[in-house]
Amino acid sequence: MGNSHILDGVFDKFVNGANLFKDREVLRHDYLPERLPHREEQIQLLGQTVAPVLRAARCSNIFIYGKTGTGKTAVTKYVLSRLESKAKEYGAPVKFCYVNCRMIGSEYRIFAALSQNLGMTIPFTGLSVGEVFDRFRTGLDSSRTIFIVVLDEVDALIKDRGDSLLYELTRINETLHKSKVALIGISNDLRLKEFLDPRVFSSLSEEEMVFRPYDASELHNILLERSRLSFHEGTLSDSALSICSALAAAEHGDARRALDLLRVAGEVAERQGARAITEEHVREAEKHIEHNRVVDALQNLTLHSKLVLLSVYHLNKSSATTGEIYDVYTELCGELGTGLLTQRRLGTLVNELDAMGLLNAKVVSMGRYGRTKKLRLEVSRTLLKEVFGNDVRLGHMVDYRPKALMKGSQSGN
DNA sequence: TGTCCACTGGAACGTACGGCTT
DNA sequence: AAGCCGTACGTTCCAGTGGACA
Repeated sequence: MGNSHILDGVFDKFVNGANLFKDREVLRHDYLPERLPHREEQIQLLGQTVAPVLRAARCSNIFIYGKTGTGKTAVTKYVLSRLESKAKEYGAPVKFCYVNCRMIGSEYRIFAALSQNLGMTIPFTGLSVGEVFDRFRTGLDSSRTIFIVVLDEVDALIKDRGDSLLYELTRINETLHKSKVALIGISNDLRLKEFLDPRVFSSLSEEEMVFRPYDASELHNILLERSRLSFHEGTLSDSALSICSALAAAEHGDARRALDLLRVAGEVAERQGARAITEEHVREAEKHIEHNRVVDALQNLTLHSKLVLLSVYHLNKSSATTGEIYDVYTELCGELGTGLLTQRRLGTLVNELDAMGLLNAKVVSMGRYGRTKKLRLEVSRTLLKEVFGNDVRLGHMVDYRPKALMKGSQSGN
């Protein structure tokens, strides 16, 4: 209670201070704008491909490629939602369902999501995949619709589950009498073809579309358009806008990144009570985003993944080998009283950490002396110390000196 | 030239869990 | 209640391997 005056300041500043944002929502990546600059071609092409649906004919399956933030999802949603309302106008029985495979994650849940979109209820778990698929099919058939299924980030699905779901879906029309299914697959990975059964691939990509990355000037236009909706007039300097687009263009033309940068820059500026967003705010935003990403990743690791990182931290060499890490890790587990995982398991954890960019792992051969992975921290030692130091379980392990490090610093044994 | 180290990473399998159907 | 089911997380087993050294 007695502290409320501290907060008063914060709140007052927020209410009375510089208010740069008109509408923050516009900068979120799930916001679907009225216009999608530089994607007119793709919109038209997708529209044409999908249009037969309005005359109750099935449209071709479509495969869409492109890196993150190139507008694949936005264009697809944009076209389909318009198609749906057009269909309503004409009384055509068209429905679409958007599924993000990385978020949904498994075949079971994808079929469940599709079914729910048709108004069925499917339990969380308990049924076999086959059962869910059957329910989906019969439910779909009796609904008498043309069902357009959008599978975003299909690569995530295929890489670790195989392509049986896609196979089922591409063949489902053969068993449907009153309904039809059209598929739109969206992938960030251009090499997806290689993972796919050729039969599935050929039927999935009756039409193909490629989304090129935006260049800096295109990003500039996109940001300009969005910033008019999101910020009050005169609060965004031109140089700030340019640097946002330049930074994002350098990173494979990712519009999502550009929008993030702009939003965070706005927040930074607002917090500082600035009256306009400057280049400096954008640079700060960039650091801020990266910092948050890493801290977030570190905090959410499992105990053993954290211990792996901590082992690398303690070894404190330019490059540590798997064996050395395992020794330190074993000791840390002992000290903590935790059961320890096998070296094999540690290997996969290391690979995951590598994929997250927290660790750098490289397989090297040392000839006579075997073959192993060289590991290096990709996180600053201070940051790691800070984050893990606040961890309830790990706090005191940060300063612990493993005995494994005491004996010969050379390879002597 | 072949040997052989210290692992890597695939595959199959085990266990615990929450939750369904019948 | 019994019997399944999918998922997450781990283990066991093992064939495979790049290259320094003899």
